[in-house]
Amino acid sequence: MLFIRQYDSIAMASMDALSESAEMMIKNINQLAADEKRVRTSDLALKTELKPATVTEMIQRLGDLGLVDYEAYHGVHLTKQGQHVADVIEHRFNILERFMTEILGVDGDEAADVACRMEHVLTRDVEHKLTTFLGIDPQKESELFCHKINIEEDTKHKYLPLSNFDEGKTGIVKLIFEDNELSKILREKGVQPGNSLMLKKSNGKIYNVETDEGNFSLDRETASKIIVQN
Amino acid sequence: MLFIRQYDSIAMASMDALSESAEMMIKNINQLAADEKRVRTSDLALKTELKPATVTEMIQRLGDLGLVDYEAYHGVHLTKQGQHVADVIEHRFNILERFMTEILGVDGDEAADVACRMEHVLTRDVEHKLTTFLGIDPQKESELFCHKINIEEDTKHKYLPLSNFDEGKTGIVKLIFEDNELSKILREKGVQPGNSLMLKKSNGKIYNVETDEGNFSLDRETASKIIVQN
DNA sequence: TATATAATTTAGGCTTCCCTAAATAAAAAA
DNA sequence: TTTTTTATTTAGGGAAGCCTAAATTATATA
Repeated sequence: MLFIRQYDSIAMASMDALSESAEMMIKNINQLAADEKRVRTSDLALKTELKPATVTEMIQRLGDLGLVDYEAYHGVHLTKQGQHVADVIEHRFNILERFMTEILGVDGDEAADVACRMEHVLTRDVEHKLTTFLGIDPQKESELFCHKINIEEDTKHKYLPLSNFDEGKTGIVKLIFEDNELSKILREKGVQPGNSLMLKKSNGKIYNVETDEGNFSLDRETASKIIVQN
Repeated sequence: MLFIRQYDSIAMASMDALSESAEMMIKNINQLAADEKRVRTSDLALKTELKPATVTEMIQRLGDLGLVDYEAYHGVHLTKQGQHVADVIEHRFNILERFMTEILGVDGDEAADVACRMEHVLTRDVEHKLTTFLGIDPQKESELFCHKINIEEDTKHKYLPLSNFDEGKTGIVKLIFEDNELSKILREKGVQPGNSLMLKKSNGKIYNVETDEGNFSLDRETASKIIVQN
């Protein structure tokens, strides 16, 4: 069975699925294309760990397919179609890597390695469903990166009840154990999951907090019900 | 980076990773080997949709590698090593297929197709973690089949991250990812595998949850790490 | 500018995995 | 048992991806 429209774009509707090698080359061209500059054969050879002659051969093939603009002795850059392939592959990589590290708890290096092989095999539908599974709206790809960065720092972060938080620190509210009326008031004051908060001062009994909505103070019991990620 | 001991067996410690084609051939030999009988070239050709000459070439190579016992004009059967490869591949296929259909809700045909490509790329660790994720003890492979049958009778989308859950629905917590401080706190408050939970309200950012221990709210990121069975 | 050096490409070779066509062995039928 | 049919293998060819060595082009240096 063939799942057509591998790359989900009008221009690519008739495009055959590319080989893993071809997709890897496109991905690497994209990653080396800092500015508008053309990417050189030698840089690609270094990055892909292939010999320059092999790179030349590959980019010539990609040129024939209209995925890169290749000019002998003057490097390549991705065409619109090539860019689209690169974006798809990169997105698939990110989703797979995140799934493996965040959800499965696979070690970073191994997750990257496996994702790098799997990215060429994912279909659009599986990709979308994985994306949704990760709690991301598949439409908004832009979220991806910032989200990723947050997560990467995640491991160093600690989750603490606000009652154990350090003075002067800013954190993000992750969870609130509700106490009927009180949580409604907290919410109005900007203390809700996902929001930022700073513990200005505390003496162990009174917790002086600043949010986007202003300043206020809490007692210890209430503070202990607000879990903050620092 | 190389993840050695791809096939997790003493006898295969020094075995290079096989190509996708080679692994597919072994898998197909295994599936056609009903009894003790040798598998014929023509049957393999039919099943793999390759020409007989191609099959001969491949099984000769596998013979050289000691994975099949090949006798010209008299078919093949798997050696112990070959059988082991077949088992590993088949297990990986099952796990991947189940994950995609049961957890992601991917259509059966497409799931099988993608699993059939991915099975060659999975590492032992990812395989084990996925297995655990599905609620199976990786040690006891025998469970696999009966478990599979039970599941097939159930509706799709059985397992969801809380972030994708429906408002007002009650479900059972199956898994919580990331064993950090937060999940410890969640566990103490009644959010632990096996327990019941109700998603009272959510706006896509804040998730309002009720458990036996009380009410609380979570941010989206945290909710996406709690897998609930509805 | 001329020349040396570095980058790139071409040429040719190897392996894998696929093919077709021809040769050969096994099995079935007469 | 001999012949016919079927199955299998061998021979040879092609594309993709990899390589090394040699030729070529671009760039840096004198």
